[in-house]
Amino acid sequence: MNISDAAAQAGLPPKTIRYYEEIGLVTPDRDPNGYRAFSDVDIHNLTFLARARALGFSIQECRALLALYEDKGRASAEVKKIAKGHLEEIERKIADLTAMRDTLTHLVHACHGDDRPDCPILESMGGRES
Amino acid sequence: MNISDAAAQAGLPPKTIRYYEEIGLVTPDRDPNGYRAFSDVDIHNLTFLARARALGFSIQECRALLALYEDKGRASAEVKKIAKGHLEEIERKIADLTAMRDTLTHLVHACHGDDRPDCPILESMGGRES
DNA sequence: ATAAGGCCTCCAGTCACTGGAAGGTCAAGA
DNA sequence: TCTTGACCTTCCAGTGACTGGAGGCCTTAT
Repeated sequence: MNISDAAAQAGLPPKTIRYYEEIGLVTPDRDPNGYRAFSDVDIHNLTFLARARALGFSIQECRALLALYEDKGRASAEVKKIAKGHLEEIERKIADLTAMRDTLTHLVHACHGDDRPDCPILESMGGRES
Repeated sequence: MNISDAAAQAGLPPKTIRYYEEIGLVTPDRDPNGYRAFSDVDIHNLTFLARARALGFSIQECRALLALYEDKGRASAEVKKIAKGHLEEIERKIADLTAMRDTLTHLVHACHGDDRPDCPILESMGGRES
């Protein structure tokens, strides 16, 4: 299977797949003409990667998960540990963003938003204190 | 004021301040010895930038906000528009992360996490369907 | 035979810094 | 006065995870 079909199957851009090969996440064979030839296993792994990335796992985490995925004797505790670590990070990000959102929502409501120059948003960012 | 004092005042690393100068967000004077000399206005602007960045505004947005901040005849509607745009982006990110969190929380709970190899987390990422 | 489209590699750019090397400057202590 | 150490400077390179584009080969259809 050529790269654009593999891309359609896995739901990833061809460029991304080439990049994944470059960093060693997939190792497709090559046809005599130099074209990448993706096997079913390659497609499966690419699909796995697409889903893991969609869940926000980093490339390094994906590398570890993929190795576990291919290791049929793995301990599920390993996987759970990675997932839990990632989950904590996601929750930190949600907390950060939620704090930003609350502050900004407050400021946006406080700003009348007309053609006058006085603006609580700018004041809060430039004022003497936070 | 030298760069490390400016950094302490604004709450930014010196490296970041040099970068901000490089991209034209601040333009401190120079002492005869070549050291950057930060005025009160510079410090004020750096503090403004630190706060805006802490609220997640991009550098481009900060550039616009800073210009409005210095424009005493600005219309607050302009500021509000930028803030609202950013707020929408934050809410999109929160929604994405929340979806990830829900999926992952579910998977983490479903995985027994011992030394056996079967694992719903990997299965969900590698299975035939999502 | 030719034209369109797919494939290849390699290089550069993104965003917002961050680290490090090599070297100039300054203030305090011996 | 000399030295030491902490500053400061510039410049270059790297981060993560791609993405865009140039230049060129290969395949397929007309």
